[in-house]
Amino acid sequence: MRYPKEHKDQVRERIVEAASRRFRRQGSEGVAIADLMRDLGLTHGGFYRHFKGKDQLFREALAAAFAQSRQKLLAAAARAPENRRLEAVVDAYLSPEECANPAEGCPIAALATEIARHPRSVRTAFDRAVRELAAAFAPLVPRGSAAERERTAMVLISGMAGAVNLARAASEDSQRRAILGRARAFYKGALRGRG
Amino acid sequence: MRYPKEHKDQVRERIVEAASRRFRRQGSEGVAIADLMRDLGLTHGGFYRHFKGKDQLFREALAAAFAQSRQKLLAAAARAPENRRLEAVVDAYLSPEECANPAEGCPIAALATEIARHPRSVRTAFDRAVRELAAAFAPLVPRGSAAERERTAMVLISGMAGAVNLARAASEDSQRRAILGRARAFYKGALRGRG
DNA sequence: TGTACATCAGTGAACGCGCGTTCACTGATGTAC
DNA sequence: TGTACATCAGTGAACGCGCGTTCACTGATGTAC
Repeated sequence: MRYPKEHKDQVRERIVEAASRRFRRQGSEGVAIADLMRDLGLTHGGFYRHFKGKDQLFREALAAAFAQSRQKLLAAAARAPENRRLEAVVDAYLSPEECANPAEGCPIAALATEIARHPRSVRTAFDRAVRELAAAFAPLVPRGSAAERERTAMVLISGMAGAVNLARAASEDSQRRAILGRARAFYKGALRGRG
Repeated sequence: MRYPKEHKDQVRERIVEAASRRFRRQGSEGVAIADLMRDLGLTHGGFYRHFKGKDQLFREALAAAFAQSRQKLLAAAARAPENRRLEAVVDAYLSPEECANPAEGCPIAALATEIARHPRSVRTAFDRAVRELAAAFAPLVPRGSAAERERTAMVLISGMAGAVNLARAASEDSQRRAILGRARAFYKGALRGRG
């Protein structure tokens, strides 16, 4: 073979990683394969040596985005004292940095509304990833049965994703901050007060 | 003129109305002008007698969607006893019917994530409409200053929009119902407990 | 060891399709005279 | 009242562009003998 042993795997990983960022920033229809490949110093034809098509790339990029996001949020939780871990997740999710960087943020906030218009294969993958994320946060929820905690975690995640979206849509930075701050207070208060 | 006096206004209104539904169901990139016009018994060429282009239609359709959604939610509030109006809004927004019918539902839930990728003219219009919606619900929020109530209303709206999106993405109906039910309980409890 | 061949990641032209937009044209009705 | 002309919503062919995907080809390296 022309390229070293590990070459293909590395290129493939770079494509998924770059796509994961671009999809979150621009949506799946806003990303062109040729642009993506050009940024990696490649041409579009070679793409199909790695993936069946754009759908497959989207699915893998989505999984990578969920993994990255989960890892980041759980790391924030791990840095907090035991009884403040869910609050740490809320603070991290609703931070101005998260809001300003959709490319590295939660894929739910970035892509939720368009997932419903993707083929079933994408929707079930998304669905599963959301539940995995909720399952990871469920132990941090203060009250309720295991199933209730997981659903509360889902409500929390979806609510924070919605808040980030509105903040991103805001035209003034002061308003953006106000929405994020109010959402942080709201969710932390709600979790403290009730399950 | 070939057509009766009011004809043009009526056609224009029908286009905006149909577009408002289609955009919410399929996203702005998923709607083709030719398809839209064909469903109204017209051809695509005539579209440009009414609108400068797709962007202008999108802006007007968005405004129509906000107006329709606000009206529907305020009507639900008006049917409830005075101290239960915001809860009625929560129940209406997070109902299975709302979830099942994006075409007639809240444009925030349907379009939030893609608004950020539209031209500024669209973003400011969206921003303004969101604030108008929040201002309409602010008086129903139990606690806080006027500014705080409005921001709480925005957090509530954004949170409910996120919950509806996750419910729509769910692959099983039982899960959809569970998310909606949990979200209703969460937000009603949070509003009762704290501002 | 040297030679012929196979492999396969990557290239870039080409294809097909969808779609937004333009434009010359139509034809029914209003208006000027 | 009748006739010629203007108006303009709507038509449908055509254009241009972006983009996903295909495909014949390249060329460096591994492998068989």
